[in-house]
Amino acid sequence: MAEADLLTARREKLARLRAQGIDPYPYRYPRTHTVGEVRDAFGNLAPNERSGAQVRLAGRLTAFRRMGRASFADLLDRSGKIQLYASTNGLVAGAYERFAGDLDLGDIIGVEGEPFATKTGELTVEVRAFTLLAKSLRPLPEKWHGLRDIETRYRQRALDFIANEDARRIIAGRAQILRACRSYLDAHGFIEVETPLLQPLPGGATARPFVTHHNVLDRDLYLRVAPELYLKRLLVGGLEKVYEIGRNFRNEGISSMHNPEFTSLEAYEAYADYEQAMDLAEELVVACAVAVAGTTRISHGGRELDLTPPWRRASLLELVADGSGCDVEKPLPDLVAEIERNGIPLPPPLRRGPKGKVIEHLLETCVQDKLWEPTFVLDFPLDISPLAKRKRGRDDLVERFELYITGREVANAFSELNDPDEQRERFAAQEALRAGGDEEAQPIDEEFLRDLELGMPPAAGIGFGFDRLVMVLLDAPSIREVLAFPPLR
RNA sequence: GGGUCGUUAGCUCAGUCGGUAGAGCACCGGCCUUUUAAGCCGGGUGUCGCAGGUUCAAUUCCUGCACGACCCA
Repeated sequence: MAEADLLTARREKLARLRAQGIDPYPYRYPRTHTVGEVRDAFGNLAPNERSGAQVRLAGRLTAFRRMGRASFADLLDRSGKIQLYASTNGLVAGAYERFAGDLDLGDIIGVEGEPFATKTGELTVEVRAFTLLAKSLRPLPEKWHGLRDIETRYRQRALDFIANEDARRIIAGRAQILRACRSYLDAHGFIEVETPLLQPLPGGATARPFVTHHNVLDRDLYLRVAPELYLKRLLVGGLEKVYEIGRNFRNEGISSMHNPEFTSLEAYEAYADYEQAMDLAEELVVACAVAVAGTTRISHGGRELDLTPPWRRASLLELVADGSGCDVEKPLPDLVAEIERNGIPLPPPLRRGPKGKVIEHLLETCVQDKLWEPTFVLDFPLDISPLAKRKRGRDDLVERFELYITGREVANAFSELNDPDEQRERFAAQEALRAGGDEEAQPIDEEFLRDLELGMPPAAGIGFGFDRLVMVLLDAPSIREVLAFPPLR
């Protein structure tokens, strides 16, 4: 039947119900149990055993097996599916005919009845009374294959959640991970704060911003690319341990790893350095894994992933040298020549530096994919790390690490630069890059510098790509899977 | 931005080496009181992504576009 006919048929049913005085959209239905609670309470009934109890459930009808004067159906709620059994014996006169005749797949109903086990042992609720709670006017996807088309899944996400249990699992798991992060940080003395999303200057990360306009102020504002500078100003203010979980916006393309609006978790701890940030990363990720999987040995992409600390710590320069076969200590022109001799593609804009970008490129192309188990990649070039503190004993490097898991960058952290004069020089170097056409270079932020001059305690800071962390922990192949409503063209 | 592949019924998919299309599920009618991809009988699914071109004839061949997937930048 064509779609228009399917819709017409449903609307005719709706009209018939209303003509009979049935409200197809009533107000409430008090439940005594969810499906999961019924399973917990009655799941051990033997075949043909009856519970003698009465429960009230509500959910969506996802399957119907009508056999004349008796029918089976499947009822789906947030916790799962359970089978319903209805017959002319169990319902008052005329009610069975309404159950089997008026209800459609997709309708939301409330049922009251007795849990029992069928002769095959399946836990089932024998319906004694039922109420239509919301008439569904559109057909559901096919019962066996379900909704598979990726584009339709993302464009009709509600339908996707009805049809695909795994889509629901990921959203629910994301919430558990979020809660685990907050619990861990709260328990360790961090306070959760909220800083501006609308910023007069977009700072704290190397990225192109979205621009918007404030009408009353008649000035442009930027959607933040990171909360970092504001959080550090809170350290200046004496808040000592702060974190923020929230949305950032970067004016970039969309891929399985990138969403223009993504969620970060940034945490800052005064009187600590990046060594403590590594400890925090290990403990936080373990807390999340335990919350969502009950273990630190999980499965990802059909492969085992062991998150048990301690994690590998490896120098960026050594990893890149091993992975690319290039001597990364050479001056930039010699390094570029060697990269080309080794046949590694290098985008032309990178050739003129800064050298740190070339090294970062080698990390992404020659090393990153091999970092399956959690790995702290340590000590980044200073020229691509304008907010990080110089590495003790190495003037061209900073105390910064990126955390890689399953070949993905999951977190970025450093010993925070708190020398205001050096910070000003770093900003100046960024301004020079910007003048040279680098739109991602970070602008000088005088208000941030003024606060730094008040004195910021030494501190460790870490920022997680929360969506990516969720991907790793919930075995999601694309960032779109961990977003309730992924971006569409 | 470039390359490759894809888009057919509400859903999942076949198919047409050019003659305007099929299956299963869903849906509609009938039978059926322990089914669970229930079963049996009967019924119709459609801008074959969009727009041009070639042709007697295009869903099929060609071009462009849209959207998507994967890879590269």
